[in-house]
Amino acid sequence: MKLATWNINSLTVRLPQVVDWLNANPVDVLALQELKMTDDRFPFEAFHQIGYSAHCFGQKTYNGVALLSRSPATGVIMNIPGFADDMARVISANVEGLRVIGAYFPNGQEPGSDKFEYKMSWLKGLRDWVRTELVKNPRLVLMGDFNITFDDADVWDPVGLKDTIHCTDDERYQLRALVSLGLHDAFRLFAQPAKSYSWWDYRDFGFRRNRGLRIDHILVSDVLKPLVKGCLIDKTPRKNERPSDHAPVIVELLQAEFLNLARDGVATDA
DNA sequence: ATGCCTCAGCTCCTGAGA
Repeated sequence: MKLATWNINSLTVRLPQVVDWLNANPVDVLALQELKMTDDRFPFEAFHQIGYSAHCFGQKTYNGVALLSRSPATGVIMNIPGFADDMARVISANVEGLRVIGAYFPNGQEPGSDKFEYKMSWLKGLRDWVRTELVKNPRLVLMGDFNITFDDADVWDPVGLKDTIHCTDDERYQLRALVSLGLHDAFRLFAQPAKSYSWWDYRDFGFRRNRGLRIDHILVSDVLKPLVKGCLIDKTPRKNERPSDHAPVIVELLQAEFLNLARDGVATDA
């Protein structure tokens, strides 16, 4: 089975591209970020027509996340339980025996700013919640726009961008702490092309020059790690007319072995 | 050069993104 995440920077603008992409890449689950629309405008019908059911958690102007899936999703939860937040950033659900969390992490704007402090507290809130989720649901996938690079390999200009937003020690510490709960960066489980990024600035021909950052991630839990067959960034839609500034990331899990694992009770429901 | 794109909206500029 395949799961993917994509920050589409306005679903109003990008709906045709998302539909086209799903037709070409019929993944089982797609997490979307930055819908920038309220729930009453969410295009359920357009997704239903191509075989997807959807749950959305929208918001006016900014943020907004959704989970699309070929099979029905249950146990849908919005945002981080236990962390009060005005912004629509997280949606999670049970799909195909997995607990799937789609998240739009705060940008943080600039180290030292109020938004950076919010990002830090949000990351702590997420980590506290994911810790308990992993106990209840060992088969867990956390994916989305993390707005954090793991290390210099994720940065087109590590020297020039040192200590700037997405690249600070504080953010990377939080990301490592999250991973330390028992998660794995699916992308780095495999050899990857050098200078692989998931976001490129709209300005200064960022994509054409491959001046980007890898800030969109798919984390899989310990139990799922042996089942990860591949992970890639699909740059194709970044070449569209009026593209999102982010590219989708796709992970493939070995489903047959997954089913055996579940049947043998190695990974059981809490 | 506190800009360069792009998007939403209290829309012909501003705030925010990353």
